[in-house]
Amino acid sequence: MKLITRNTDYAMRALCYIARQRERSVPVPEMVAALKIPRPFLRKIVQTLGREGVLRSSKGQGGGFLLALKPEDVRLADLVRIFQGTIQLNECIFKKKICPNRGTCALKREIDGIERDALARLHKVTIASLIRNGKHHD
Amino acid sequence: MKLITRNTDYAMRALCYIARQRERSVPVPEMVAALKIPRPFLRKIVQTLGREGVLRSSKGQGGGFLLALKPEDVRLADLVRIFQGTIQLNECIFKKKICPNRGTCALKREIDGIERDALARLHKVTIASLIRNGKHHD
DNA sequence: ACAAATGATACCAATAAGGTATCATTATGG
DNA sequence: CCATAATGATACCTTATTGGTATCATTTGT
Ligand code: FES
Ligand code: FES
Repeated sequence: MKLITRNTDYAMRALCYIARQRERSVPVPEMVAALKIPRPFLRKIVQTLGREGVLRSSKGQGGGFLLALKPEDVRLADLVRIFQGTIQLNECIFKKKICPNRGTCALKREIDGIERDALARLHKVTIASLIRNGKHHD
Repeated sequence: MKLITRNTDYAMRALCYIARQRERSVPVPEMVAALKIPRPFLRKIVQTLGREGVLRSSKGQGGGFLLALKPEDVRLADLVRIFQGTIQLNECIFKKKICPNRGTCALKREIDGIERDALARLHKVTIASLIRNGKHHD
């Protein structure tokens, strides 16, 4: 199983790169060259980040992307939510009906606890902490 | 994202059911009726558990499955490994070559830590703990 | 006007998840 | 010793998710 997908990973790389450029507006072609991510795929990713309010974009010559938030406010947990949806148990459906045992289910309780912990830790990882604690991806 | 898949969930249900039957050999049709899991799918799952040494099987009339281990030694972490493979980061491949930055990658360090924690918790959840701590699935 | 950028969106391919089906083998009871 | 009830092995199918591409429209600086 995979805890984070490629979307999320690439987004993290791109955001780290953008953060290191300070207030410069960074165009996609530059990121493609620096990060070796396929251009159309990276474009889709940063567009999504724009819609989600993580990046601000400007069009036209000299345009590009820059952080909409402070690096310490961009959290891995948010990226996971954006690209992978909220973490959830198998959600225990039986023929489209929601499970009637949710209240007493011991397994659900355990899994929920593990998920909460994981999310809390993902929440602590920020762009700022990554670019501080050694290099990420070149 | 999903932390455990349906395979794993169903396996857990079946194992809990079998554990509650003590030393009785439990045939698949009985589990199908009790757990409402599609027969061929459940069959595949318990066969896998047999190969993996979690269940012992006997053929012929009166045959079926029973636990090969003590309920407190059947761990959710093992089922996750069996049905979902080992947990891993995006594993950072670039054109089939293993990533050269693994040593210094801050993101990898963080994710690895989160995975280790999650695995440790999955390791603590056993069939015994589930059937003790309230009902799971009917 | 033109070039360089993003916005929106539709599409496609590969992989994984979820599920079915079939035939062979083994054991038990009558 | 045969019918029956079970598992073993394995191949197959369907759907969802992931990963990735392509196209056209719009905006903006020179
Ligand atoms: S593991 Fe390859 S750059 Fe992080
Ligand atoms: S949540 Fe439905 S039985 Fe566990």
